[in-house]
Amino acid sequence: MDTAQERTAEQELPYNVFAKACPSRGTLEHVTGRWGALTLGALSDGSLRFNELRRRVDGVSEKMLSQTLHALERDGLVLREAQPTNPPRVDYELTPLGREVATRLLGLIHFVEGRMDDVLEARERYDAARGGL
Amino acid sequence: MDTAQERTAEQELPYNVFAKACPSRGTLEHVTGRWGALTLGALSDGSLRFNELRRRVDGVSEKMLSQTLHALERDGLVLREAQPTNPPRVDYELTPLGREVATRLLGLIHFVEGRMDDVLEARERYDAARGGL
DNA sequence: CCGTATCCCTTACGATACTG
DNA sequence: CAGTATCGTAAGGGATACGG
Repeated sequence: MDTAQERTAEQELPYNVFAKACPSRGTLEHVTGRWGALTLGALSDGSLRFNELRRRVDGVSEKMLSQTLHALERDGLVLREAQPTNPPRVDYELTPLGREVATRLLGLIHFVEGRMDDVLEARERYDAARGGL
Repeated sequence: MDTAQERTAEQELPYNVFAKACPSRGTLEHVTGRWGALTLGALSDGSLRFNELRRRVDGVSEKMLSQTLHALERDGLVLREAQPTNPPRVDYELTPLGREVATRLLGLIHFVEGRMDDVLEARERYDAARGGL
């Protein structure tokens, strides 16, 4: 048996992202994926329309933004509100669950942004040690 | 000009992941990417050898694990320690910076795992509303 | 304005085989 | 054990055009 002391109060959860077949892995990918993370981050300031969102998430194509929003809506993280006006107006906003995810995500994003100098420095060291060979 | 009131006490950081050309976007992708996130998560318990890591991150191929580790090492998040023994032994562990990233990442991972029931429920509602059309 | 559909290219990825 | 090399497939993703 393994020393229970070592496993730091780990809950026996039904979902484990490290297991290949676990559905949580798919959701994590929606959340942390290239466009998913940025979309959730952008929406954390409040609701946005499709094209507003598209401008905030610099570089995303219509296709990928649409696809990303569908996945996040399906997972219950984003709410889509279409108003039957003309011209049409559609607002996207985070659900309560989505807000919790976005908060954690933004913590990570801001941390990475704040440490980019260290990262860039590490890269130079790595490249210097390897490129010189 | 934009109303300064709207921008909620936002620091003027030199790096902004929402900008297409910012290097922080690349690092975020290494960290949150499919295998990057799981690798960092697996290493947060302590150092692991290549094949131990491979078993923990269920489903990763040798190629992708190797590639992922190189990217994380280059960004200064993972430390590689090779011992010139025979057979060779190589240990991977998180750097202090890597530990901070992994902590935030695990917070997100555990949160998602803990809310998977809500996510799965949301999916059923979504599919029921759409599949029935 | 809000998307979907199509085309097409590039990258990611996995399987396998091989080297130190 | 710890990887690298090569190959083929599958998915990601951008551009454009078009529909509601």
